[in-house]
Amino acid sequence: MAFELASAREPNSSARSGNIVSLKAFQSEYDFSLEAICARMLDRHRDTIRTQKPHIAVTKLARIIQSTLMLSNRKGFHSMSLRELATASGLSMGALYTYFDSKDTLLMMILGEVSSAVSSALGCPPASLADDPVRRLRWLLETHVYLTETMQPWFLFAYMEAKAFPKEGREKARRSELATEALISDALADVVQRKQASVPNVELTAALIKPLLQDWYVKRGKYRRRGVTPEQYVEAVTGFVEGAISLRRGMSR
Amino acid sequence: MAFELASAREPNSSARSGNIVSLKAFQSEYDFSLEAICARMLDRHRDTIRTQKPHIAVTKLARIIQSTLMLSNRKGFHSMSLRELATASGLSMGALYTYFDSKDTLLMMILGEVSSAVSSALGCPPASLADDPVRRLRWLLETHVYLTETMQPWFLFAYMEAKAFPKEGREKARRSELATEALISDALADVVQRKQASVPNVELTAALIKPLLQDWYVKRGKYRRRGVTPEQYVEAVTGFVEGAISLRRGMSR
DNA sequence: GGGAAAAAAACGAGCGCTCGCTCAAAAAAT
DNA sequence: ATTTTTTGAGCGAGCGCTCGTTTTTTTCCC
Repeated sequence: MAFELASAREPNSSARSGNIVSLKAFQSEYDFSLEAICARMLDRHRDTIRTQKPHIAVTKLARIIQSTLMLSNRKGFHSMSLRELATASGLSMGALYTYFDSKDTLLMMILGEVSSAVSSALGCPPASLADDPVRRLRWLLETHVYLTETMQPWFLFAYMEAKAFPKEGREKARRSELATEALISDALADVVQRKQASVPNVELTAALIKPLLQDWYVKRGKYRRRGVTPEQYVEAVTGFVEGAISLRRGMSR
Repeated sequence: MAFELASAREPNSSARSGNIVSLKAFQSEYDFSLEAICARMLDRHRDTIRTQKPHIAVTKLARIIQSTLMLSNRKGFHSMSLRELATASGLSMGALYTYFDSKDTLLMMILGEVSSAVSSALGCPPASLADDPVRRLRWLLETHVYLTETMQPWFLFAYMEAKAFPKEGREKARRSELATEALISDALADVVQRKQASVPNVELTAALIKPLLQDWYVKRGKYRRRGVTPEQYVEAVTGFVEGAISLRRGMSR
């Protein structure tokens, strides 16, 4: 435990150098555990969360969020009643309302953490990959899969409930999605410019890569049932994409 | 008009021969217009639909279904109230209930037409493609895109509301999805067996093709905004897939 | 062809219920 | 003793659904 904490504070620099290679390596770079996210959530919403003691607030928040994600992903956020949520999280109706002031706020709080996680994990690719777009593309695919693996219920929630967001939230989701796609198409454009591969249509190809990344968390159950690990999925997607863009296998590997 | 009907009854045999090439060609093979689907719907539910006159029933059904798909795809089936639906479709609450006996039945009626459409359009690939798996794969991709283009709101509905189905419906959706994937992986396996291309992992590759096909109707708005036509999307997906499975471009084209 | 009788279709207020949400009081922590 | 946290019955609104009634269409006899 102490050791793990130490290694989390002094991370290996694998992500910085652009070689993540495994889910574990990714997870030792970033703390996207339920508790850590809920702690950040508390910071961001000190004004609406009426519970004073941080350690109590974080604990209860974690139970609320976990139950919300479970119930929503099973039958939809709108179909989940707050009475169900109270039962599942072991709190009373009233207690729930010390953590959010409306059901919509709860939804937006979760969305906020998802989009913040995307920014912090994908926002700044390691500088060492600045002039190696092929490896930068791989890094993007890897990091995306490992991030969404770590926060799978969160991403599934954001994906499924996006259309129910109050307008503000829908736009945030759209912007976040376009930003990810832009990272991909930038890398692709760079690959083309350096003549490391040929891509007939950069924009459209980037658009097609997105659903490959999304499928990992949207259909997570299917892949689990078939015994596909995150690492195998990264391998498959990378191979698929690199084949599709006529990149010679082994090039710059 | 008379000419169009005649040509619909005596279709060109493009789909049968495995060359669909365009959305229009597909649509002249199969009638997946709102009215035609609602007519089939009426046949299938004569016992629950209490309206006697077929032409009245079909007209009203079309308005109900169209409004249901519009409202549901905007904010979710569960969030759509029957009062909203009554207003949008121009019927009264009571009139709605002559066409279905519960909100869940309405959902299942729509799902039924979607899964029936999949069977009839993808169920039996043209016999002429039996021993040409590369062209069969292309036919599958094309036909899937053109089918889902023609019935986009239906497919989006089925995709988004799948988890809300009463168990029976959820399994139907799952079976239908797996069947499509099986068609793809059969073609892929055949391609490999005939050594026309190399695919590292047939199952996983087939699984990755599925989200490419789904993206067309799930994110239809994005592609419309960018001016991507169904034909261009077919072209892009075909190229992407054939590149990924190391098929030489131009082979058997 | 026209008008009364019968059949079909549409109507919408109202039912029982559950929803999101509140707040006075109890319980727990300090 | 005082503050913090939790409780859960209760509120009005809105839900899916029903059914007595009205409106529209069809039938049929003269």
